[in-house]
Amino acid sequence: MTDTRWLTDHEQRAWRAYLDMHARLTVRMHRQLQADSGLSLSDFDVLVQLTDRPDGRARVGELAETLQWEKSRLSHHLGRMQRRGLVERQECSEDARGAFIVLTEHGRGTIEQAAPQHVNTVRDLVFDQLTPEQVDAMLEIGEQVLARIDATS
Amino acid sequence: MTDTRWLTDHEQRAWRAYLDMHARLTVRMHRQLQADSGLSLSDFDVLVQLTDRPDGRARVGELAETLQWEKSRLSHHLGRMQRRGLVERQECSEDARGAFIVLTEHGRGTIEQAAPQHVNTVRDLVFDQLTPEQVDAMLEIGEQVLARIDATS
DNA sequence: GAGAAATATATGATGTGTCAACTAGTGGGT
DNA sequence: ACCCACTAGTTGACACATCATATATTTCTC
Repeated sequence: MTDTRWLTDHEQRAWRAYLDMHARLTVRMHRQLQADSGLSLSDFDVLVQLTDRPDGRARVGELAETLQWEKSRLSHHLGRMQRRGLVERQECSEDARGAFIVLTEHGRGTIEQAAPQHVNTVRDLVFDQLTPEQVDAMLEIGEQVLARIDATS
Repeated sequence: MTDTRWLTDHEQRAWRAYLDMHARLTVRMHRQLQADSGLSLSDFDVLVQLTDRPDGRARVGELAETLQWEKSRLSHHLGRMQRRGLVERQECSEDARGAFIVLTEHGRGTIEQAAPQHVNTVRDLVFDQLTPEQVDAMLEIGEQVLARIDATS
């Protein structure tokens, strides 16, 4: 408290560039996705997890785990996605408390159509702008910061 | 559309690390700020802009510009901050449509107390984990991606 | 096998962000 | 002086996130 080490000028610039980049990047990706397929980034993430499963379905808890979402957030979100016909709920015979979330035909069609355009946007805005060394740096920075977050949780 | 260049494995890992880092980082920063001072990250950003002004006040439009926020977002947010006594609205004599947003005493006190702890968190989780080269990389990546976003807006 | 503790998930209240529509005031051209 | 296009900012409806709490079911533990 008494001895705060403030950020250097250079650190501040890096920090602002990063925050700015993220903010504008997500706005762009969100708008593109929304315009092309009516999905939000969150919808997209959920649907990706479901398509990764061979049977196109998963327990709510599993989804929360792999997405690293709070359970209540996921529950609310699945409700909205269900209303829009992207997923369905199935009762779970092994554990009557739980439920399976299943990809509908409409959900599968939507994400299959959305994915290529989304990847193109990410490639255009991010990876086509970076050297291989910068991609390496991105991975390392991410992993190091994540390690610290994990270590202090 | 017909020829999507998917991400390589390495790019995917970098992308996931980045997204993951950002998500968990903001959760942590938000919780810390909230617990220590009752502010949200957004509150913090607004207050920083106001303390940067010598007279502690700014036009709504100026704030929207420097924060890069949508006007309606800012308007809603200022309403909430006003209810909590962090800022006040002053009529603008030069332009009767507009308004000044002024930092209250309470607002100034709150951010002055909050800032050091927030910086400590950022330093601990991010900059203390990175080499100077990685900080450089962070700045460059941010600037390059931002340049592309600007170029395609 | 009857509670008690733990687990899976849902719900309600509240704060926040986005979009589209709105109000009120400004300022230029005629 | 008057009209009209523009600008500053707000509002309302809705999607979304978080927190605390509730509900139903399973699983210990005795």
